[in-house]
Amino acid sequence: MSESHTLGVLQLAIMRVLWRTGEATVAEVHQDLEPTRGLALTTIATMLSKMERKGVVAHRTRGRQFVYEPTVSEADVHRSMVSDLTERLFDGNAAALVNHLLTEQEIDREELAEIRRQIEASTPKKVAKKGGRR
Amino acid sequence: MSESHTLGVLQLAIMRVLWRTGEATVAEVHQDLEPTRGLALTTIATMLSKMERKGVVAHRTRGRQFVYEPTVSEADVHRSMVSDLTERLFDGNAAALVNHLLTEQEIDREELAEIRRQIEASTPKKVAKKGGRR
DNA sequence: CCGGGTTTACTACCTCGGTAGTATTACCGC
DNA sequence: GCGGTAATACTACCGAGGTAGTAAACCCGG
Repeated sequence: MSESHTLGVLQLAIMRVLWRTGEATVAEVHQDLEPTRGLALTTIATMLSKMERKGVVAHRTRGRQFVYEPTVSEADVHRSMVSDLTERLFDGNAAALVNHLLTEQEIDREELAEIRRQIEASTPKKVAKKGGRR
Repeated sequence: MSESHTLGVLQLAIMRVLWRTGEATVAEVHQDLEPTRGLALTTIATMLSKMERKGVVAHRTRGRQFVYEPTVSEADVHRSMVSDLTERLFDGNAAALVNHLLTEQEIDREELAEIRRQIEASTPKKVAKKGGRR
């Protein structure tokens, strides 16, 4: 569980296809990504097997082709990668990350407003819900 | 500038020493990191030259030794790496990252309170909509 | 003046992400 | 049955981070 699923750029692109479609063959993933990234079909195939070894996707056979599906959720990956960075840069302190975002990063007022809204929403005056986190 | 200074774990550890001390010899960096990470002196030396090629540190000579100093600030590196991740995972939307932190990541109330404080601090109270500022 | 220690230079490996060519296999239509 | 094609398997490379051994240079104390 949560084996620190840190993915590269291409891996993320592939995962996004799988997350969106549920499952897909190599050719389908390729069709999806080729227009924007111009990759060879074998590149996708190679990457998918590497990702399978890594444990983030699994495949079954349908006729002659492999049908891949994700074995980790997008939220899992986000969690892994965000906490990885938070660990690396801010000693695990998420507040420090937010602080950095607020003070050091250029955030347009659009986003700032959005953030403020979220903070308010997630401030239940009384934090008690800590049950179903797996 | 801001050539996307993405650093690895060891590189960050080394940078932290340099940021803290202003400058340091290979031996000094080694002394600092060795106890916790148990690395060979040559590992530090090798890494430092790789980092120099990469442009994040520079050295001058003092007697027989190299004195290294950082050429990028901690804030620069944080900016690079945070926006890199924000780009990769949230399509560049910082608010989405905060949202993730708030909803998906386990944040203890300590940090949450801290975050709320920061938000309030960075909320100019009045900039409601078209204030005309900036 | 010489040997040993200090310091950097060079070289080597390993892993991973990324990229792709080539080989092999298996099926499908004729 | 055979050829061609579609699909995967295998192999190869590159760059970067990480790790370190060995070589070479050089300085210092006896």
